[in-house]
Amino acid sequence: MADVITPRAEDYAQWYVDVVRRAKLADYSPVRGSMIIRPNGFAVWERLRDELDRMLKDTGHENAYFPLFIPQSFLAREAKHVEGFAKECAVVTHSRLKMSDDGQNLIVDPDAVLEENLVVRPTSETIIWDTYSKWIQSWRDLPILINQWANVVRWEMRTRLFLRTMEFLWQEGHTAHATREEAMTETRLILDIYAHLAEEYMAMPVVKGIKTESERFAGAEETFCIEALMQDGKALQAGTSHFLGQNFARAFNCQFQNQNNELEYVWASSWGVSTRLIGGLILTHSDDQGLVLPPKLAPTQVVIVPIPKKGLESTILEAADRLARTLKDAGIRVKLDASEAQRPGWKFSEYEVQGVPIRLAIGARDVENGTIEMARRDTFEKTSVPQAGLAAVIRDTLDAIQKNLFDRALAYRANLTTRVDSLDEFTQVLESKGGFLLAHWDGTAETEARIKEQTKATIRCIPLDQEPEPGIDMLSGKPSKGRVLFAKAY
RNA sequence: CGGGGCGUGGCGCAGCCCGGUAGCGCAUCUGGUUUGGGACCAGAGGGUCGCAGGUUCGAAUCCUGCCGCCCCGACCA
Repeated sequence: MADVITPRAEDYAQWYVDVVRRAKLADYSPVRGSMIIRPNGFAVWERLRDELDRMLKDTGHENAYFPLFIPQSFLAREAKHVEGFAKECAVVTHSRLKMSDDGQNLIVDPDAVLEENLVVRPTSETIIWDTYSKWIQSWRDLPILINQWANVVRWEMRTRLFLRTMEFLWQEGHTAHATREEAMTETRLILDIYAHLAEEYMAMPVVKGIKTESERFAGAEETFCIEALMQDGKALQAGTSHFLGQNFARAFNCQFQNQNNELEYVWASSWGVSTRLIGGLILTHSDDQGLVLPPKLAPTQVVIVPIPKKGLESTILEAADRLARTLKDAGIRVKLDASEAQRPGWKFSEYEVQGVPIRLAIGARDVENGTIEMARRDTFEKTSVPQAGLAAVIRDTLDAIQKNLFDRALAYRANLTTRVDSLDEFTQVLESKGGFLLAHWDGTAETEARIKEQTKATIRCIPLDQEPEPGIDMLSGKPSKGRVLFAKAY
């Protein structure tokens, strides 16, 4: 199989933006740091959303919607939560504009100041737990398994298309449970669902793990995450699932009477994935020709390009149309581009740039031979296949592409995952090839901070699926229970 | 907020040093020939040169102030 084509590291940021813009996924908006998601980009989001939504519903979750504006006082209720989000909030203070006295400028009407500031949600825990406190009285009211698809705003200093924008789309789940165990089981279930979404649909291998205290979600007792490795050797946090303990229940006085007739605080989880996943998808699979989409998430899986020939236009088009219908009937997302606005060569390039997994080209030669030319986006391999039985070949090829993308991303990650035992080695590997570094850590925030300061690498997570391995912290020399995953992160 | 860079048709840029009334590529439109990997020929439309002052007979170009954007750092799904 072809190697992943990795752009030179110093051009990586530019390459990324080029892929996004050329594939018509998104543009920056006139507002600094926020993004216009174009139809091509939104279609990918819809695919991700639909698959995740289905998995959530299959596991008993329901969708609901909570308001965009949160009273400022709500945010103040959970101490760690405020601390974490205070520095990145958009705040609404007035309800009206008016023309200035000289009639020249539109200004904020000083008379329209709000009694209480409203914060544009950076996340919805507070408003949701305020609501849950009204919904929950008895153990019979539990569990509550609610998800919402929404937008949130975080006033970030530096932004990048999809990976970090001021406003982003996501889903946020907020569950309420009668016991610690049940809330923890939910937290872990969601982590597994996220890992499944990443690996089976996005073809993006992830490491499941636990965040250290300093990387933990503001207000959580434990944060679980999936971490992926991008082609430039940097890590991307692709999703998080938080065990909130009783922190938010206490902050919002949400109690229930249990089966022993005792009053108890509700146990909670919250979890989310965002449009950042699209950034992850791009940074995992795309190459110098543009976007590469895994078949399961490609809005268009197969594009058919007719090659016109004088006098045979309608014959060729009829054959193309018939094959398109066959594929559609077989449940394949197919697009026939019979537009006369562009020439075939132009279309070939365009669909490559847009990441369509399979391209079929049919011309006079194929009509005569009963064949069609099939080209794979992942390997650029071209083959001539019989029109008879096409659907089965396409289905197999889509599966093969999906598998190949995952396999090569996994191989890539394996190459860029290094076990290191000294700080020298750590620094040297980090600078020469980057990637994931598995190293021992004494478990203290001090050591973690010092390593970050010295190397820019952070602990991405303490991986869940690994054998305990006693060792010695490379910086402090203190004992360590096992290796943790370091990397430079997005 | 600190360090660097840049603002010129829709996009990407040249022109600025050395002042003379705006040009290139792509895109767009029209007509024609084409069509198995981003066609070719001919023609056309489109710009208060970021904003405001100043110097000058004359400013995209020189001077002053302001605004905006991008990259690097602190923040971060």
